[in-house]
Amino acid sequence: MAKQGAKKGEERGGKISTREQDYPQWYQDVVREGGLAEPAKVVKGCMVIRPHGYAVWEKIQRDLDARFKATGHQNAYFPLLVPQSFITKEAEHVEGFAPELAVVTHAGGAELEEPYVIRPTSETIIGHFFGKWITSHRDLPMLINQWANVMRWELRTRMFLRTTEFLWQEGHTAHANHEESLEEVIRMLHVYGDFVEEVLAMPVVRGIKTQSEKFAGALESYCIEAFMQDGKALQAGTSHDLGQNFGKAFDVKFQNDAGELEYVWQTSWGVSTRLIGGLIMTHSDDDGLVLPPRVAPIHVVIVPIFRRDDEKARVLEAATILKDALETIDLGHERAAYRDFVRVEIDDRDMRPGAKYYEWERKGVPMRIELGPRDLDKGQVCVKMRVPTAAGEGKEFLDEKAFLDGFRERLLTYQAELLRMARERVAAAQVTLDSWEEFETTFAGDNSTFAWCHWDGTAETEAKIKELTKVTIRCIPLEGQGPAPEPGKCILTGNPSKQRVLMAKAY
RNA sequence: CGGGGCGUGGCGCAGUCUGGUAGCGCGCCUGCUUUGGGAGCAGGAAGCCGAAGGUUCGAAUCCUUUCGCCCCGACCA
Repeated sequence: MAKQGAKKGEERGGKISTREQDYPQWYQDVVREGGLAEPAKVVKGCMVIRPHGYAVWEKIQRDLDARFKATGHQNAYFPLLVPQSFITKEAEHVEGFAPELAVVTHAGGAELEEPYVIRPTSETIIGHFFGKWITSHRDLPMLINQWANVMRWELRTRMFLRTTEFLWQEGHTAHANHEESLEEVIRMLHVYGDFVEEVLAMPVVRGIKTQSEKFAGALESYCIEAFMQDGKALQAGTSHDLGQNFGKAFDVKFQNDAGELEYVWQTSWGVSTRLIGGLIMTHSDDDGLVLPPRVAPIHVVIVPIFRRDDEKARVLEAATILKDALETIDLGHERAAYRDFVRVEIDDRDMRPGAKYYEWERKGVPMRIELGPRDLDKGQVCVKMRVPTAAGEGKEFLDEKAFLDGFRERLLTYQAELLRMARERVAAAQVTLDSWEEFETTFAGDNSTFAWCHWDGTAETEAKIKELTKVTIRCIPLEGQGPAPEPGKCILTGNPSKQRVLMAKAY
């Protein structure tokens, strides 16, 4: 099919499909046009995270890292390569990860005596070192976090949501008893839930995975599940109660205060660059990326407007003064462990202003300021927010002083509005279902939404539902995270159920 | 692993059926004019057509082999 290219009057620049037309294509387009990432192509299933995308990850890291430190964790780093034999020590763990391992068999020009696997996660190697480090109850709790890359040879990949290699953090902790380790599991689940809602403005449901959906090797997996605009669910973070499984597999024992040897109780928890995928599918629209201010690498872009060189000099000078004023503003929380200064970009490239507007909109920058001679004469600024909200819509012409005074409030309102609107989307879309007919209609074809349904608690029923409809049980909600528990009948079998669970198709 | 698609200037593609000087759009470079919602004109640079064999006077095009990537399923943060 011959392509005419952009005709006069047609859209220029990268094309973004609408969500209506082709949702997966829209997602890919937003990632590309937002300058976040591109498929590596030369390396199967991997992506290149471009500077704008990596800057978002850095903001995620900065905030999470502060939260981990505030809850007593320390960062450490363990090897990328794990002896193959380690993986096989925990029975369920092997079974879960064996199919997706990349294995290093040769190095230094010779075949290795024992192959190494490239870590798909680090429970095993960290378990090994915990075994060396922990001997007494005085060594506990051991609270470690690692920022790292991991590799899982997935058969089907999508940028950010599932790539062969991805970046994440993995927390690994060891405790003297189950009560304490479970407390840690729940604590970190809430650290994730709070972070995702406060910083990414992404509403989530906190819950427990079913036995068939839990982490390979865990007793229980807790999770946060996010609602994507196509109705699918995204597991945005997990916190695992590992019990003594890895303690036993790696012989991590300590002497308790009665002098007896016991195995430690461990936890692990992680979030990954997948969060960026969730961020995109929570807020972005047909014009491209939308970033909440707390994760936006650039908060404000100033587009100078001028005709002649003398105007240009005058406008750029004023833009620089405005930028300096804005960049003294700290968006951070009162008690935050870091300062979150406003970042402003002056776009003085030799392009038409209109072209710049579209470009920065595709990149999700929360606020644009147009600054021209007319504004300088009147002492005003022209402001436009990326998404119309209670924080402003359309072009607003504001007195510069008033604008500066209200700036911080405006961005924080915008942040809050993005969360509110995302919550409204979930509230409007979610359904409570009581009959299998309704269920089949709701999930017909590619359709999905958050459905609260009764389930008889058996793995057989869960598997049957998945087989029939591709719908999975996303989680059993924690208290207050779903409808109040009340007895009912299983959506499929009609057998007794204690409470409704969250069902949806998932990424 | 099953099904589908695609490898041709930086990007997106046409050309392949029917072999004959490698093309188009965008982007890029230079200049002038422009600049409050995707600029216009003029000039210019840039490609051993994924790789290897073969057929032919002649191959992007035909034949064989091969490599890679993407999309759709099964597996999964």
